[in-house]
Amino acid sequence: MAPFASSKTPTIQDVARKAGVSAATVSRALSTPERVSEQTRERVAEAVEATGYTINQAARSLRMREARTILVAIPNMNNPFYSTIMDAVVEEAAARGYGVLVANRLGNDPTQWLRDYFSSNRADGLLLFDASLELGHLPEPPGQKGILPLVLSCDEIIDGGFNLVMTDNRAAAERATRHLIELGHTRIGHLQGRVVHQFPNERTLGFQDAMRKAGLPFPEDWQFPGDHTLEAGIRAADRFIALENRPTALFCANDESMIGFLARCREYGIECPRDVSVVGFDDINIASCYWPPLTTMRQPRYQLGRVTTATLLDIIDGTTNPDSGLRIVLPSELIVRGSTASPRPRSRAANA
Amino acid sequence: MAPFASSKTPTIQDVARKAGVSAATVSRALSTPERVSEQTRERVAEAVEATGYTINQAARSLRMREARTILVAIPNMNNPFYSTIMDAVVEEAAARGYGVLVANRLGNDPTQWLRDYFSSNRADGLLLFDASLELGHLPEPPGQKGILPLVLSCDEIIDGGFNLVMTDNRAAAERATRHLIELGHTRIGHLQGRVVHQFPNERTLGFQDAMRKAGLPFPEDWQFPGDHTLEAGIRAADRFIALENRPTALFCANDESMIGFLARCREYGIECPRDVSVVGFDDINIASCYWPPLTTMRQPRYQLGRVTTATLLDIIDGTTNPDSGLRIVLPSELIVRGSTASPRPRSRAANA
DNA sequence: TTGAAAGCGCTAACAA
DNA sequence: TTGTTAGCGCTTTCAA
Repeated sequence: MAPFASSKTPTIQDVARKAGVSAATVSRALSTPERVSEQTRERVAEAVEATGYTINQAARSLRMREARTILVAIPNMNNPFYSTIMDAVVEEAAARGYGVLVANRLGNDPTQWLRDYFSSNRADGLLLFDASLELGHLPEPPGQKGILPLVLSCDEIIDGGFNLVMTDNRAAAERATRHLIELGHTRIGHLQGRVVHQFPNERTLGFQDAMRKAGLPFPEDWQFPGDHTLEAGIRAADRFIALENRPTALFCANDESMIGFLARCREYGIECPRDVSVVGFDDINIASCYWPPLTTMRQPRYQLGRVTTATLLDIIDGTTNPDSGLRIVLPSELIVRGSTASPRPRSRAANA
Repeated sequence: MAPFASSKTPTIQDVARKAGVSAATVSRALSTPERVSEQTRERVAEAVEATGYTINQAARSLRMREARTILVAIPNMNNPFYSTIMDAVVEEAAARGYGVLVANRLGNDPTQWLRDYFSSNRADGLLLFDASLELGHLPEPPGQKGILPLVLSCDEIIDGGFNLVMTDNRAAAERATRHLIELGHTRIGHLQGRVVHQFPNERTLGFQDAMRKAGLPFPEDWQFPGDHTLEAGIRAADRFIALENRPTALFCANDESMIGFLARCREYGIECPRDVSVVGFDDINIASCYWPPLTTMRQPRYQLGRVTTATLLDIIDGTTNPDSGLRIVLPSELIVRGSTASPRPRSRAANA
């Protein structure tokens, strides 16, 4: 049996003929079975089975003006953080009968490819995991009828009424930093995430919250610019090492850059947590298998993928009506492992 | 300007009216401009611009019986190895005007969702990165007209005439193992990848090739079953540690399980490369930032993604005619870092 | 509860 | 070179 012989895909007409009913009835039997007699329903079911019929989505999309497909834009799936999310998105969408189309952005003007997807009826909604897109180019925020269903997920607060699903980045970053403070650190640096739109990153703000509350300074040269990559961590380590007066602890915007930082430090004989305590963000898979095992804020990645998708599909279905921008916040969790410890006595008094 | 107002998406008719030509002419102007007069072409271009027209893919798909979309099945994108490939796939497909639909498999019977995608006209071809699918359920191998365009990429040799793009797993595994032998190791274990279809994995075969050529034994209790996960590495380490007579070196089927192995060993005070040399496979991002930095076979991941995609699209286009199964093999490269060294003198004579 | 008929937006065969 | 026409496979009024 060759189930995919595209030579002669059975149509709804074929089923109708076989069942001795009209095409309309077959259509009804399949989509609204309660509006068809028991008997007919069975005959149709048999005919479907016999012919091996499956619906032609293109025809259905054309007729119903919906693609049953969502578009997902992810900055780079190279990052293990996003690949888990993607997994969850596909699973949730599939469970609700939607396909998932993956976009990579060509150029920075999203309108170009967004149009290609949406006005071309290829997708019914957009899941945007990339805050670095020029949001100014995005369509008006939802709420008014006839506008693109859209859910944003990122670590920035975006104004403008967009629907947002995010983790509690700011509070979580504060929690992570407080962990270092509670261990007795007073000289704490920060490896930043990518800064977009000139706004300070939420995680950076959380770091600053904690430092301010504790009355600790966070001088400029202890702030290391970054972009979530290994390389950013390595660069930060180079700067860190060159410092005359080094912090005893560091809060990193994510695990991957943290790993770059630690690797480079070790090359210079700076050991973690002996010489520097580091706390990261994400709890990527290998966090517990690194040396030292990474203390980090665990992000509910899988849940993030599911919730963003569910939210988007609810909007598409009309179940949720996003009159104003939705804002859903998922909690993170501090996972204490081996990369943090109290500072060594040699450092200046650790006064709370 | 609200570029996505779905209320009134302009159709080809709108453009035709605006340009003062027929719909057919607009269609031609867009798809075969050379068959239209210079003047008309310009008028159409203007009208397209003015109306903001983009093609309705659903209508086009219905008419042309092609979706301009490919389906990608990936075991789990959770694995950093696959996420890079996915990136490449999306990029290559987009460059050729194709969308990428992501499949997750529900159950192990691919026919179910394959039908849902293909006979429903949602995708024109399939990229399969998952050898663990029951290939017996797959459609007949391509070659005959009217059969599903399909390209497989995995680390198994599949018989049956499927089109295959793979890396030189067997030779690469042999190379990796030989590296250990050249360092003077004679007692070498192997952490296996997932075994499917009862066939020994290509990488396992390569390992055995090298051992046989060197006249070295590879006893059963030095073969650790695995499935590419961190956990598999951890389990292997537990068994390794319990061994009375341990190997001095290990060849791992991939980096991630290698990391699990190393992490667990360290907990028991077994240091790499002092007590055990380990070589991995893939060269994932953080390989150089682990401690010790991982010696590993680098896989041309990005290229793998591009080539598989290009091959599939060529088949769909009819550029390539896969009369018999294509077989494209990409070369891997040994990256020597810190996780391998010569065995310590205490071990029994290291005779080449 | 069912069928007939129209039409979603596009392209391709055929005519002009 | 361009226009007319038909029809891809489906859903959905409207009538029976």
